Amino acid sequence: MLKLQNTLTRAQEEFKPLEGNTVRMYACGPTVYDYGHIGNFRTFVAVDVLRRYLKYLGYDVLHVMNITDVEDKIIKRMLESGQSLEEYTEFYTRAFLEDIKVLNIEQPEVMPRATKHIPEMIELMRRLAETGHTYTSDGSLYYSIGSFPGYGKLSGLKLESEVLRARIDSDEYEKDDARDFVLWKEPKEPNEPRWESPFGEGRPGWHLECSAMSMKYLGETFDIHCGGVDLVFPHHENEIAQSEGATGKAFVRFWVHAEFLLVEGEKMAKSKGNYYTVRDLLAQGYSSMAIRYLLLSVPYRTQLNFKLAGLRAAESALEGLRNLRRRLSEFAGEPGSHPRIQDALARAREGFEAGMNDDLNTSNALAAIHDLRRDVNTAMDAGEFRADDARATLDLLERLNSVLGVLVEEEAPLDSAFVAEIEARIEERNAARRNRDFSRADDIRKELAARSIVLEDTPQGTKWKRK
RNA sequence: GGCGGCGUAGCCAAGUGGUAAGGCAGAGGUCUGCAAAACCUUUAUUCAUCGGUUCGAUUCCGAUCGCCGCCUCCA
Repeated sequence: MLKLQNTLTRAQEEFKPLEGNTVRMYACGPTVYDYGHIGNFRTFVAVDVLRRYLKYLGYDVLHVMNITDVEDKIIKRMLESGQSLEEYTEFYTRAFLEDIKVLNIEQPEVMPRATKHIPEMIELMRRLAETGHTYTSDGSLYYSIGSFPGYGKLSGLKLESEVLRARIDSDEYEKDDARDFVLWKEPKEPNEPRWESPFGEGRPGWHLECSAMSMKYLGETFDIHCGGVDLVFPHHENEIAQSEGATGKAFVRFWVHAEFLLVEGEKMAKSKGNYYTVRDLLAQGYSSMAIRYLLLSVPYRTQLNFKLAGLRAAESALEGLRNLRRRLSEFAGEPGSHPRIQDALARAREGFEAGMNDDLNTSNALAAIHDLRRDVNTAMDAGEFRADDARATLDLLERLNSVLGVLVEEEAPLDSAFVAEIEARIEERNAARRNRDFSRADDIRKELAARSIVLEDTPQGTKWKRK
């Protein structure tokens, strides 16, 4: 039974979908003004692990992730670039899709763009206006927080605090209350993007789009809403105010928030020089799967200390898992199985599921897999391992990896002439070894190593792989 | 100032009121012509510090120190 920590109730609760077998979930997606950084992807990987585990448990998943393609930062940069809004955002949307692909993040079923859902947003504003939650000021439409009694229930912020009170007086905006937020913004510059609406020409506020698009695709009440912790206030608080204000129904059952990532113990910031995009790391030679492994190796509710040394450690840990899989797939032995392996497989599956069920404790899930790795390697070394064991282990590994997604074939297929050449060199080396000409054999091994070919002499002959 | 989280071996970290998972790195060993891979052994009498509760605390409570986050755009 999967338990998730619910930000709304501040408790771990058993998860079951509201209706039938389908989990309807929404995750706040990227604002496409630049390349995403690893902090963004920590959250997206966490959400991906959640959706994959829900599928592992047998649920169908309807997962919506928005693309914010109109917003202040985008507009500023778009105007600087001289491109149209669409050209500008299309570029970074594509970059985002490429990044999630290399990180083996599954594409959500629906990825709606804000600019394609203006009518839905207008409709939501209309409902809010009808129910007395809005007012117009200085050409823009605002949401009146005072009209929604539940405001603050997600973040637990005390809105009467001195600080917020003090700010009201000095506020430059024409708002009734400094805590109110904008639903529809009047254009300030002549070439800002704008749409017609009953509230005048303008563009949507950021909070509005998520309420409008999530309810369009998932209904007025749905199962899970995910995002980074920094979105709890004000973004998600405002979504609740908008959606529940308009519908009078509970908006979301489970609020799931991923913690921040630190880099070398500090907040990631461009000014600190510790700011990494996925592309930066790939360019430095780190593998995308090591990035994914590191991002999910710590439970999503815990701050993760991202270090380059950690990336190298992740690379080594993954290598061990890949070696195991390779060894299993090459295993040729008698049919049959050993009880010892059956036990190890059962333990691994139970350990993995116990970890995942505990609010997606990926650290413990991973520990179960590494225990399995050791148990199976030990049994194979001891010769207490048979063909059915290999198949069963491979099956389990594949099943667990359907959740973690860290074992993928990254290599492009090798050119057959290249393969033939490598194999010829290996045969030369083996001839030298048979003649006990070890210095020649070692020279060949070194030469191949220089070409990133690693050799392994085993009782079944010499094996090789690309490093 | 308000609210919340964290501080566990060289590094990343899990965890529980009853005596410290897992990964990486290091050391020694088995195997190997040597390697590689794999395996074995080893690395925290101790879980920031100081008190308290308890038969017993890393785990509960309080204080102190340090770090991080939200309260403003932000994953």
